[in-house]
Amino acid sequence: MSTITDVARVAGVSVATVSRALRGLDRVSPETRQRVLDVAEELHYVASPTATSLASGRTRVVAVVAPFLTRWFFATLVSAIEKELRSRGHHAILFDLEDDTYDQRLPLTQNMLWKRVDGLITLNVPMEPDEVALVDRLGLPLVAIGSSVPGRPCVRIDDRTTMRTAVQHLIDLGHERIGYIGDVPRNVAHVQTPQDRLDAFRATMAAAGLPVVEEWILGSDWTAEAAARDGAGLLRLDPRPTAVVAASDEMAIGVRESARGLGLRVPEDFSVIGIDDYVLSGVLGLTTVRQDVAAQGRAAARLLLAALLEGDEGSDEVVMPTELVVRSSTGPVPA
Amino acid sequence: MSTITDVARVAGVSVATVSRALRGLDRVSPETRQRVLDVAEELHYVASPTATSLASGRTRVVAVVAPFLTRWFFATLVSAIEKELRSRGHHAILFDLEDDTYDQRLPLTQNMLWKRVDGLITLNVPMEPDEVALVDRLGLPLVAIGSSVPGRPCVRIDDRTTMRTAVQHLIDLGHERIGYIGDVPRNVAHVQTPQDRLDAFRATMAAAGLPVVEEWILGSDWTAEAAARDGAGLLRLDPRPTAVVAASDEMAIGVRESARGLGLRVPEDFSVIGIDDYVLSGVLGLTTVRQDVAAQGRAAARLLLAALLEGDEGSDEVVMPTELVVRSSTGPVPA
DNA sequence: CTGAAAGCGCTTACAG
DNA sequence: CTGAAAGCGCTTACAG
Repeated sequence: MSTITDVARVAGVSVATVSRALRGLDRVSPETRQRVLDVAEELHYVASPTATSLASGRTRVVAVVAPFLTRWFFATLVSAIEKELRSRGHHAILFDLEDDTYDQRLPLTQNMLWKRVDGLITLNVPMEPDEVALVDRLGLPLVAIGSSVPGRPCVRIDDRTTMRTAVQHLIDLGHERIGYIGDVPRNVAHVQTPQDRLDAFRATMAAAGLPVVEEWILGSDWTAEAAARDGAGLLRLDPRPTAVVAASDEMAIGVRESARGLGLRVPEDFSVIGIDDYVLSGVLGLTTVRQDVAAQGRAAARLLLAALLEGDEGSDEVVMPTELVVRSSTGPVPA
Repeated sequence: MSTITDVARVAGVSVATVSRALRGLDRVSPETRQRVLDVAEELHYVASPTATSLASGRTRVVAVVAPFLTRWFFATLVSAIEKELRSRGHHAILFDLEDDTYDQRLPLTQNMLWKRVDGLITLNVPMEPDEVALVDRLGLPLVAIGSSVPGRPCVRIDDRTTMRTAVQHLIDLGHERIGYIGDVPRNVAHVQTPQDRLDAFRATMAAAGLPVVEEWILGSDWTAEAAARDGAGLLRLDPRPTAVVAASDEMAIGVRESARGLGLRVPEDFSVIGIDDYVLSGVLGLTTVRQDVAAQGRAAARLLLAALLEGDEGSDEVVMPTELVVRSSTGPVPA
């Protein structure tokens, strides 16, 4: 493969001129520029990103940091981010912080970031104080999605409003005995989303003058499996709720399956609503409050690119709207 | 942040010695090595990957190339690969080749690879001849998952055997009128997996002396939505199949929903089986032929790392086993 | 066992 | 408008 020196030699100019011509910098005569471009094309010249990075101090690489990669929400974000970055000449390097345990995760280290990336996007990862300090020390711009990082821009939905919409939908259908699934996991108490959603559930119930039954509030690890298992326990209680709000569609799907397994008809005997509009929710007829996950990824990538390319280091919050999507998993309270 | 020069100065040795000591090379006295390590730690020294790459010619970065990122199969692979790479000091850079159209995809370019990665893993992407030539020219090791690349190692399942297992399960249950969903998409006729699975469907039916009804073979774009829509059409035919084999679980889920939508009981009136053991298949009670997707990702990463670190450039095929998992979406043929 | 020096392939002031 | 030269921060023969 040819280097900038080859191009310079063939074009009969210096490497400095090749560098300027190829990057479209000013102060190169049109004829010279054209000659350089022609030669570069002819030699299939592509600048070595590693040399460019060393010389310029910029890598054009962004770290995408996620607590899991396999779940729909995160995979959808990663895909949207990667495309947006690439359209502006940047690349995504991945850090999956998933550990073998549910409540633990790998820490962000200097090793992952230093001279490797120009900035980072965190996907719903609550940052530890020393991680925040590390990113500050390295002077890297950061955009958060979901779980916000102090002093940094954040793209998210309004978890409280979203949950209120879900609960209100059930209340509007006449339900009074409403259960909840998606309690805050014990050892990740610093995660904001589960906390906000549960708070909003309680607040909405209180505002409607409805009691919250503590034993109808379930934990589960935010997977459909756990929700199906826990949901079966919930629905065997007497009395049992006539409806359940799940903090995610995947959990809602699990609960609905457990209801069916117990012979309950959905929505005639039992209603369930989730949050997300998961990829299968339409096909499965799940009522949900939709969020546009890909749009959040694109917005975050654009914010980071603005910081990288234009030096626009805002600390704005971008709050994306959510909307109720009524399908067939919810219905009027049974008589 | 400190550089190798800082460490050398504080430790009172040359940068060459620091470099050797830190990388654990031979011919450094134990005392010198320890002093260097101490100083490096004290200064929070981390070698600049960009400088290391330029000097050594290796980036320790691997391109992970996928046709989509949001679908479960690919997200699961990416997650497994990223972890395996990181455990050996490598990183994953992502290339999502998804275009806006289903039958097109972005091409792999020199720009993505040259001096940017040490090798690549392709996730079920059928490579064009000029892409293969590019990778050859750049001298990059490559490991394929799923769709194989000539002369390169490949990790996959045996699509024919897997499909045969699925079809045979239905035949064993007494079904004779069996439909198929997951025909080969028109403009991606070079994709091997759909082709192999459909071939195996036909062969297995033939071997059992059963007719294949051409209008019971559906295309669909391998999403649950399309399968639900197409499945509804299929099940309105008269006569209609008593069972359907879907080439993926996501499609099987779609077909099952369309059956339920038409008032058919599953599995009493209608059976459906998929392939994958998708993340929700357990909860949804879908009968399937399971493949271990994460294991395929790990195996591919290990093969690539062997090529990178030990120079073991095999061209082995690794064929992973699959297994029938009977759940509640299949049952005996209705009387 | 250790160091001086060249080299990796660019970018970026500085001159002219 | 263009070039010579320093510099980015490492690794790697080559000497000793």
